[in-house]
Amino acid sequence: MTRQPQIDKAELSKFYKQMLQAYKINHWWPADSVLEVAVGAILTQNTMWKNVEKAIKNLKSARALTFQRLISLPETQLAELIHPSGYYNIKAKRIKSLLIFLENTGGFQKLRKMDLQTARNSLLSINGIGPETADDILLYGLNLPVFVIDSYTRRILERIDLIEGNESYEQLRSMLESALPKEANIYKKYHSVFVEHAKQVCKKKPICEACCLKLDCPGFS
DNA sequence: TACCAGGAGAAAA
DNA sequence: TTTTCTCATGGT
Repeated sequence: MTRQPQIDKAELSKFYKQMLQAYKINHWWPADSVLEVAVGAILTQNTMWKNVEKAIKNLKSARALTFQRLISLPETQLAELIHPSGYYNIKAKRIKSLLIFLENTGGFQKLRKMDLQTARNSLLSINGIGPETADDILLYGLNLPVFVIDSYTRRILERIDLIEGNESYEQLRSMLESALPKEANIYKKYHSVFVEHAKQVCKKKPICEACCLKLDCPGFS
């Protein structure tokens, strides 16, 4: 039997505390409803959040960010509204797939009542909803304890030497969830820290000295 | 001008 | 089973 890789809990906690001192961490996922989280999660696939904001603004201006309005909106019109987020045709299809799923299965309320694994598998069965998008919806939309692994999280964990970098999505999720108390709010806080830190430092490989990410870097002491 | 961003799925190897 | 390609706008 192969042993699951683990994250050094002490180093993870140390990093988290340092980041809390370094940055003002916000709640981070700005949305007025579960539906808005879910739509935003699809729109942000491989896309900068600034462009997602433009698309969300268009949807709100058109008063289209409600379940009934969105599901009755023709796909071409939806694509037009979300145009600034890029991949607008494919994302319009994905949003429609999600809406049809919700309509057929009883909506987010029904999803919330399922056990976590069943809810996650249900979301993953929707075309266009992969692990990260499903986990965004579960954690930020439904407040369920699932750690979201995005490219920010992976990049930062790799840079501070807490992971190898070749772990699968599910491996990383399991590693983080095992290292932390199983609470949605804690997962959100840690995730926010990864996102904030990733936004502050350069993406160069190897990292330039000016944005050394090591825990013992004088810049963070 | 070229490259990249808070992915996912289909097609090709 | 693993790798590569496609979807696309907007910022740097």
